[in-house]
Amino acid sequence: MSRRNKTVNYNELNNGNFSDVSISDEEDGDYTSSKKRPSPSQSAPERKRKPEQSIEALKASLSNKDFDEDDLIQLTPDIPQDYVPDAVSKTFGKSDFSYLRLKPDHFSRPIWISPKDGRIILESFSPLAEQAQDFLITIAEPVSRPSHIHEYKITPYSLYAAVSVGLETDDIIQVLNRLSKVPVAESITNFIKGATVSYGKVKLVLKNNRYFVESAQADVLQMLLKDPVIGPLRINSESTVDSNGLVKLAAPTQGDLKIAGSSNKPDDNKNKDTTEDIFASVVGNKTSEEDFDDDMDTVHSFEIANDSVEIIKKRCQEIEYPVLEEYDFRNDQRNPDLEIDLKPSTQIRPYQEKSLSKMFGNGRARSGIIVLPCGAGKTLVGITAACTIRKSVIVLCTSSVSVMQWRQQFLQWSTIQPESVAAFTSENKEMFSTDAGLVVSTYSMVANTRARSYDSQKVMDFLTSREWGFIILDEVHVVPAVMFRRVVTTIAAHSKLGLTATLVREDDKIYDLNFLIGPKLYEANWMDLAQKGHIANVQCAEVWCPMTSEFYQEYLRETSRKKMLLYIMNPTKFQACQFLIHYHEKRGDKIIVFSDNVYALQEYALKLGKPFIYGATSQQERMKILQNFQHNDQVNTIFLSKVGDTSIDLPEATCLIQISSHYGSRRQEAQRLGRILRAKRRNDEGFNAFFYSLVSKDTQEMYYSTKRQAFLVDQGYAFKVITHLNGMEQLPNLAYSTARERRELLQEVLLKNEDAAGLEIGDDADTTFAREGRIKTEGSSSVKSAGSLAGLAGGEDMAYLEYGKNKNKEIRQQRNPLINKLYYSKKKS
DNA sequence: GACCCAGAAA
DNA sequence: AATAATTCTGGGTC
Repeated sequence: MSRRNKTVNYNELNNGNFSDVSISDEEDGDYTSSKKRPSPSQSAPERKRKPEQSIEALKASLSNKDFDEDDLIQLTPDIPQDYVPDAVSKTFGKSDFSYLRLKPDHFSRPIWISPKDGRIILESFSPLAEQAQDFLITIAEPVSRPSHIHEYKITPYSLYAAVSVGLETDDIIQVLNRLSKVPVAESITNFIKGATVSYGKVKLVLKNNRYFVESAQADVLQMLLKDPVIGPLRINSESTVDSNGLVKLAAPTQGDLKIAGSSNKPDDNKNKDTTEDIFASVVGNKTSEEDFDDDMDTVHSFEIANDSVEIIKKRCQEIEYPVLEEYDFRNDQRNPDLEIDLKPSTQIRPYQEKSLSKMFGNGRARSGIIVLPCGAGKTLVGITAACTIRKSVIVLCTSSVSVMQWRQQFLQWSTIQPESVAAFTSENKEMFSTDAGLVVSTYSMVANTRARSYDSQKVMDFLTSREWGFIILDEVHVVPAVMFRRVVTTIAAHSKLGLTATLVREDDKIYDLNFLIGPKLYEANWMDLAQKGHIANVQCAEVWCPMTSEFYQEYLRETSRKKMLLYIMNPTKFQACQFLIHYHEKRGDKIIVFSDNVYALQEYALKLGKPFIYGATSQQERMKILQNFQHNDQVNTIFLSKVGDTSIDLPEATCLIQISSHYGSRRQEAQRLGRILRAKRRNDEGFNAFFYSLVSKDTQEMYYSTKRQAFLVDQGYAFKVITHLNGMEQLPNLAYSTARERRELLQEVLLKNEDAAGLEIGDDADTTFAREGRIKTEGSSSVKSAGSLAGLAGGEDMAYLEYGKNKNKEIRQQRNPLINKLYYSKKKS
């Protein structure tokens, strides 16, 4: 596309009449001609804008809350061709779609759609933004949601999710057209049609203890019946059959189903904004059922035998008509009811209710995934769903700690009887004796393929022998797909709910979840929740710590593994950490310091005299430290290794400092931030939680750090860069403030690198000498000999042993790879 | 039966 | 390119 066409828009925009135009339902018929590209004669001379000015102006206008509407309208469509904005990741790239003519009332329509790849840009400052967002989140994947402009992308998965919560192809296209500033391109409508023609059309429903293949469209079922695999599996029921051999029934509605704990009745929408009505029919609000009535009031179905379920599911997947699993739990008489309800005192929040209304939208339980930030009450969503279904339920989580937490939360929020609750872990093999009940277990316990202990086998038989109404899969993003497949196939559950905070992984295995568990039913926007006070406001900052010259010198010459240690142990970073701890302790904050690197964790914590927890810390020790952190005024800072990334629940923490982390893992970053989102004090006036990432300047850390932040930036968090901490140098007892201390630290770090050096043979000693030589030339008076170096290496090990419980294991784990590495690198050179 | 330790999985 | 931590099991000792 040529650049000059842009000016056409520019002119039209300036000449347009912007006053008082409301959204009309005009369809794109009027615009078909506009798909033609404007003739060249309309172009070049008018072009006045300099690209660099546009970029700056655009950026400025994006960061400024008081929009001048005219500016906005001029700027937004006129993104220079070579400009790839950072704020909205890779918006349209170099594609220029300015030939799409704007609708006359475009300014009151909040979205743009790229004809090329289905990307959608939402102006989040539009009055219709909230409704549009509700809709977009249902049909598209959120890509990036900073404050003013949100980006979404339509994908086959997102459309699958959309149809499975009840949207129809035409609804999607129609509403997109209503919201869009430009007519929705044919490529997009075709894409939507293509993707939705088969997805979500077929449902597998358990009703009155019989399985039915169900669809709103009789022709789809006819097609399935002609399939050589599926056709013969139909069984004839005594129900009235129509001329097509199908059973015709009224479509399910939410009807009188009340989601436990919700404040308003299903048919009560009087407190809803009237503007919402515009979209109610497509957003899946509870009021929407009447609107669907025209074509949705009947469904067709045929019955299949219980034992053909697996075959049908597999076959439907193969022919690209994946079945949606719905559980008609209210009409399930075979499985005993579970006596469970939310306690009267338990109230659920609006967004929790919203996510559940997606799940129970038609009075049945849909299987799928709900995405909520950590601390936003995922557990309560799961419990409420269980209280709505009221059948036997099984909860799977990642660690035995969360098993206990889930069990405890169930007892706390619901009326379930303790004797109906069982935990199943390696040290706790319980079964309930009531007709229906709750089992909480871990993935590794259920998915274990290796030999089982006797008790474990007995419980597994118990789990596999009965039918479960509901299975909750906690932290779905952490476990690989193969494990889920195993879980899903071994346990017969009628509906599945996946819960997660971050539906991202650095590998691509996340996509399998869509078909294994179900579509994404709901995803909350972190910023929205923060604004409404459900999770804490967080100030994020990246602190750049310059490397001291000695450390940087070593950094430049070392191999990558040692580089890492050097930039973590950078004295400036340590000082920054010390300063921040001091500063926030004085403010009355409770601080968690994260370090992935165990060595650094210990060094930092010991030097600062703070308690720390890592893998080898015993269970009692952990409890003691966590107790102190929560209740003891004297203990305001703790150091955590990766153990703290998930499932350690510390509502007291208000400040988080990260000194080392795992490469570019966005998930870890988000998870860690999640540790302070549930801060108890979040509702205090003007309360902020703090999240610091300490980064050694000019090292690899900078690169990883940016990658890690991507998820949070996409969620709308702004990272401030701090290059200098005011008053740090004046801090009393500042560590490593003398050159001598820094040299000693460097020495120690280098020593640690080679702490296996004592066992090393031959040429390694040379490098040791060489290093000492360097230190010596800088005038150190306390240089140690090669002999004492080796001795120290041993001594280092001894010191180490005091902290680790499994000393042998630790030494072995540390040494073997290291020795090998050293050995091989020596060989090469 | 209470511990500890090693090994495998992912 | 690949750390650390987790889980479970089974085998050992006292």
